[in-house]
Amino acid sequence: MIDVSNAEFEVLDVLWDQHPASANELVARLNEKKPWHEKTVKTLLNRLVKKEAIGFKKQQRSYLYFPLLERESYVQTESQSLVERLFKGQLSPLVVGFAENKKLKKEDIDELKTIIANWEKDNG
Amino acid sequence: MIDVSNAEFEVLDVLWDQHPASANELVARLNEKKPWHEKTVKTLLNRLVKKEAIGFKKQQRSYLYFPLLERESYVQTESQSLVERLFKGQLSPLVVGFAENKKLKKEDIDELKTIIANWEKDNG
DNA sequence: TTAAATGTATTACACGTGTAATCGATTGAG
DNA sequence: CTCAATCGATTACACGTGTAATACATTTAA
Repeated sequence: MIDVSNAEFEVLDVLWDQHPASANELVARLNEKKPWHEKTVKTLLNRLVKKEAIGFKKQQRSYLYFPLLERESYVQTESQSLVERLFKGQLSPLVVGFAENKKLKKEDIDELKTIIANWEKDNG
Repeated sequence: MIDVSNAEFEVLDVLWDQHPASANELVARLNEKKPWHEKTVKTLLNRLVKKEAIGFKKQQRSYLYFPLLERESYVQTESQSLVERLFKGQLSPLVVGFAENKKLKKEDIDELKTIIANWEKDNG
C-alpha cells in the first residue's frame, strides 16, 4: 500500500469527494477546514503524484487531478493495519473499547445487528 | 495524548506486557520479533522517557523501566482517532469494511452479540 | 590497580514531512 | 509586443524518526 502522510491524506480526502479537480479547486475545498497555503497544497499534490496515489490530465495551462489510490482500499488497509497493531488482528476488542467509552450510538447498534444477520446468512 | 512513533510503540508494547523491566530484558523480548540492535532500543527508551511515556527507577547500575502511559488509554485514543479520520467518527462503517473483507470470525460475531446485549441492558 | 566490560547519555545522519518560497514557463492584459 | 499574473517544478529548511556509533561513567575481573 502506498504510504500517505497525514497532510497528504487530507488532500486525497477532498479529491475523493469530487474529482477530477484542479489544484485551485482543491485548495478552496481544503480551506473550508484547514488554513493551508496554496503552495503547501501544491507541494502535497506533487508528492502524491510522485507516489502514484493520484494522477492528472493537462487541461490547457493547469492540471486536473484524480485519485489513483481508491478510498475504499486505502481505508480498509489502514483499518486492518491498526487492528493488527493494537489488537493482534482481532476486531472485537476495538468495538468493546468503543462500547466501554460510550462511543456507541443506537445507530451503530442497529448497523451491527444488520452486519451480524448478513454474516449469519452467508456463513453459519 | 503523547505522540508515540511506530518503533517507540513496539517498545512500549513489550513493556506493557510485563513491567518493570530492565533495558536488557526489553531488548531480549523485542528480539523475539524484531532484530533490533541494543543501541536502537536504548535510544527508543530514552525518547520514551523524554516524552514521559515511560519512567524508570535506578536499580544499582541499570534502570528498571515502567509505563506511565497506559495501554488502555493509548489504544482507545488511537482507535478513536482513526475512526474519526477515516469514518467521520462513526464505528459501524469500519465493522462493515471488515465484514465485506471476510475479516470477521465466529468469535467476533459472538463478541458483537455480547456487546449489543450489554449495550441494550444499559441503554435501550 | 588497571583494563575490560557494561550501563546510560550524547551525537550522528539520512529520509520523510509540514510548511512554504523561489524559479521558470506561459498566458492574458494593455 | 511587453509586462504582470499565474501555473507547475524545484528548492528550502527545521523537526521527527529509524537506526545506530561513540562517549562517558562505573563496576568487575585479572
